[in-house]
Amino acid sequence: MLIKAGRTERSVYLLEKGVARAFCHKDDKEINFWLGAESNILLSYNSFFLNTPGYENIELLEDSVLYKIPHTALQNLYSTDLELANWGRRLAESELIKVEECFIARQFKTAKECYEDFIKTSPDILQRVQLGHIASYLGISQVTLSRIRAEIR
Amino acid sequence: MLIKAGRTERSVYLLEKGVARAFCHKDDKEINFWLGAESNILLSYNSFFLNTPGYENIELLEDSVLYKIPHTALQNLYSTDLELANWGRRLAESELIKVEECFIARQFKTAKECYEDFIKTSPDILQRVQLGHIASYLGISQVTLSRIRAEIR
DNA sequence: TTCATTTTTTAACATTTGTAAAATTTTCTT
DNA sequence: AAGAAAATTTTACAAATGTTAAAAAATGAA
Repeated sequence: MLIKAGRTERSVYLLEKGVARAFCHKDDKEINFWLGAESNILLSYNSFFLNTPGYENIELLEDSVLYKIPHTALQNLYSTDLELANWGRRLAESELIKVEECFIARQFKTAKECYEDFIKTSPDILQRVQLGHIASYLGISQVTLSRIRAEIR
Repeated sequence: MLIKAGRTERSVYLLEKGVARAFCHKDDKEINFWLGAESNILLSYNSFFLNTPGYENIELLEDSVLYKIPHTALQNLYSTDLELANWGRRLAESELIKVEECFIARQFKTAKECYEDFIKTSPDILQRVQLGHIASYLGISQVTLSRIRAEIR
């Protein structure tokens, strides 16, 4: 477990090697809302940006290599360096586009289409992560995912 | 229609007065993915940030008052003014948190819970916008929304 | 007010997805 | 290789949501 809900997170991590998931708790269940592998940045948006306790958990699903960037270091750079402030802006903007795309896709597409997209965009993660995690990320039950996989096969 | 899909958008708008929706096309249908009223910023993330044709449409649902900010002006400010670059960064970061929350909520919650949240957070919009638009925004059919409303009443 | 139009709700039925449990397959350990 | 454990798929049934069409209610214009 890299980041735990309820704590104020004081670091960002760059995932050099490994696979990770971000999840929340719903009642007694866990729900994944993000999956990613190498070269992704790991942080609780909510906790890191607002500097308050977050509701997000991030777990590494493989032995991993990470770089850790302290919150204070980054904030200092932002407030003194124009280039870096704009780097941070563009980073947030590009993440924003990605999340919005995910949000829209979920509204648009059937579970089957979402899974087919996932296969195309993240075939490596499909191999490295349990199907239960993928089903949770796609917002469907594992049974439904199995049905889709049987249908496509 | 303020912003149309397929065009590269060269402005951001601040909504001083009015209600707007952002939507995409799915086959022959329209799907809303955003609803907002006064004091919101209107832009196609995709088109404005990447300076490429976007897939998003933004329509004003009432007579409105807007302030228009040209892309070039904002980019110039970002690249010369540290304060503004950080303002832009924080803006993107806070939008990012909001969209992520929406995304997670959709995964977590039943249609009924989503509607109840909507009533709490945006009671004004509920009064000003047709239920068909709200159903589309909530990712459900208008029939389902009617059923939920009947159940709550 | 009255009539026409639009919006919302209801009804009936089909489809999708979820849940729980069993069966099967895969993986891991010894 | 054999057995145990974990992961995945399948089955059967229940619940939720979608679609189409009709009914009711609300809105707007003359």
